[in-house]
Amino acid sequence: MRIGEIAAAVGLTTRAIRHYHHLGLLPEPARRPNGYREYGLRQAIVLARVKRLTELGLGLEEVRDVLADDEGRELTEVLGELDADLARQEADIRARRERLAELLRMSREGLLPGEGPVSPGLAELFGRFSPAESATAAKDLEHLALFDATADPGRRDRIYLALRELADNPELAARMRELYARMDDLADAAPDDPRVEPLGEDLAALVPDDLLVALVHGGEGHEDDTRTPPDSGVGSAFGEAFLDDFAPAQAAAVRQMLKLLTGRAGWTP
Amino acid sequence: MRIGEIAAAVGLTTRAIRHYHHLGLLPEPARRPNGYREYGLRQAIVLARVKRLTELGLGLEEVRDVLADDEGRELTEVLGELDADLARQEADIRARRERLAELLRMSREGLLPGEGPVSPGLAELFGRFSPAESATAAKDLEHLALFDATADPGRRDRIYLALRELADNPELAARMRELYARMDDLADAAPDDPRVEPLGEDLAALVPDDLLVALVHGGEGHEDDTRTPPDSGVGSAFGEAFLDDFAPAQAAAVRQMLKLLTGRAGWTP
DNA sequence: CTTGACCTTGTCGTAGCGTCAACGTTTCTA
DNA sequence: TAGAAACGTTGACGCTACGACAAGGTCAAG
Repeated sequence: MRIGEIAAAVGLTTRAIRHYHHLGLLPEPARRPNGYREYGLRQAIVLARVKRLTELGLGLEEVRDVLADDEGRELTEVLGELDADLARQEADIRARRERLAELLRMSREGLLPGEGPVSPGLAELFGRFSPAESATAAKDLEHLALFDATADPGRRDRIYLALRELADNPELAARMRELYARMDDLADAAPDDPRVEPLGEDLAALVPDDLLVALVHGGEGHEDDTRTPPDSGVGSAFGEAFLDDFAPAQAAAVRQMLKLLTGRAGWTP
Repeated sequence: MRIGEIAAAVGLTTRAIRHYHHLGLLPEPARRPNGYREYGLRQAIVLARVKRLTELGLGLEEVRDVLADDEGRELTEVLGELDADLARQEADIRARRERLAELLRMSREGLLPGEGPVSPGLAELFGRFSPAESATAAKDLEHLALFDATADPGRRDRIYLALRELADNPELAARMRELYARMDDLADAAPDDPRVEPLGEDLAALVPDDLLVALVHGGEGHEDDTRTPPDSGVGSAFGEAFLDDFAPAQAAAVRQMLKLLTGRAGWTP
């Protein structure tokens, strides 16, 4: 048989067979006078074995080992590893599909923010915050999304819990919307605008104690950050950059809030 | 922030971020006078989104589309495709794991032939045939394994069914072992050895009608092959090579058997 | 001044082949 | 008998999502 014939018979491509030769998986067969490779049934048998093994998911390197080893021991061992590997992959895929299912459900309900997929905890919050009615609120959601991806889960969940309580209180939620609006108004203001300081105070006043505790006592090791809702969450790793994301007057208000909050936490940065 | 800082903050490597720049996933940020890239919170937000999307399993190309498209429609669509893709992968993995479980079970029972993994149908047959007690039997099993990998499932199952009946009949099985032994004896004989012709006749006599029908009337399209148990199965695609796999006198016996069988099938090759 | 920890661009490697390219051989057909 | 179709040969690049170098420039501390 020539290479094309054996390839068709076994169900492989000629390219694959030559590749196996190259890797030493199958020795080069004898050549005809014209240089063509000449195959017999023996090679077909080996190729069929290779095919079965690769279809199971073994790498070509492992297939070579199994073929060379020539005794069932190595094979059993490799198959065991392979199964463990496949089990991991399967679990991984399932986890991703669960997240996907959730996202698709949100998408069908029209709840998926332009910002894209988020964690379940954050997804809950999205419903309660006002989406896209305030530029500051929108920015805040982005900050939350960033926080969501970077903070450690324990701290994150504690903060979400406190935030949910805040957002579930109609009175406080209304107040929050008002403060978002006042932040919006400062978009083009100067940093020494007279509205800055009272806004900072009102922002700080909105932060309940449990949220403050969650924010300050979040990580387990060292503490060198604070943050604030609205505009909560992003901080530890971002510090300066976080404030730079606001217009000057807005940043001043946030700074003012931070000062008051660190004071309340009995703290000197 | 410099690249190392934002990388650590978001949970990526610097190499990954530069890669994203290269692919146009994230625009190159402004540079400091020394050439270092300077990042702000905006980039961190985008990177966090990229990270979430890739963790879901999207390719970078798709992530780029989603980011560029900037509206939820494309995202939903891509997520749908992704889920379908993951579903396929999951089913694929599960199928492989089922086959693996079967193989591992056989392996634990010591039933796994050195020949390696096979299909369930063939695995059943392996138990009834005598393993490694005859060189011809061993060769026959290899032929079966090759047949197993190449024949179409319908034909294959019909032939297995007939073979199982044959192997389950103690009388016929004993006769088969005897014929294997007589084949073994011909390993070094000349093709005109007087034992060849009677062996061919006895081989043909062992093939029951239902097996012959399964062999001849196997494929659905055209028919141009025959094969024979013992030494059954491999044929359609291998013809000449199949006979070449035997010693000359053995090949002569098989050829004799084939002639008788084609005669019985009312047939002229 | 040196050391070490950053940053820069660029290139190679990964798994398992698909897909040209550029060329010779065999076989079928007009 | 010539030409085309269909084989074969070796060799090289492409794909994914980066990791791991190399060979250098920048910057802060000891």
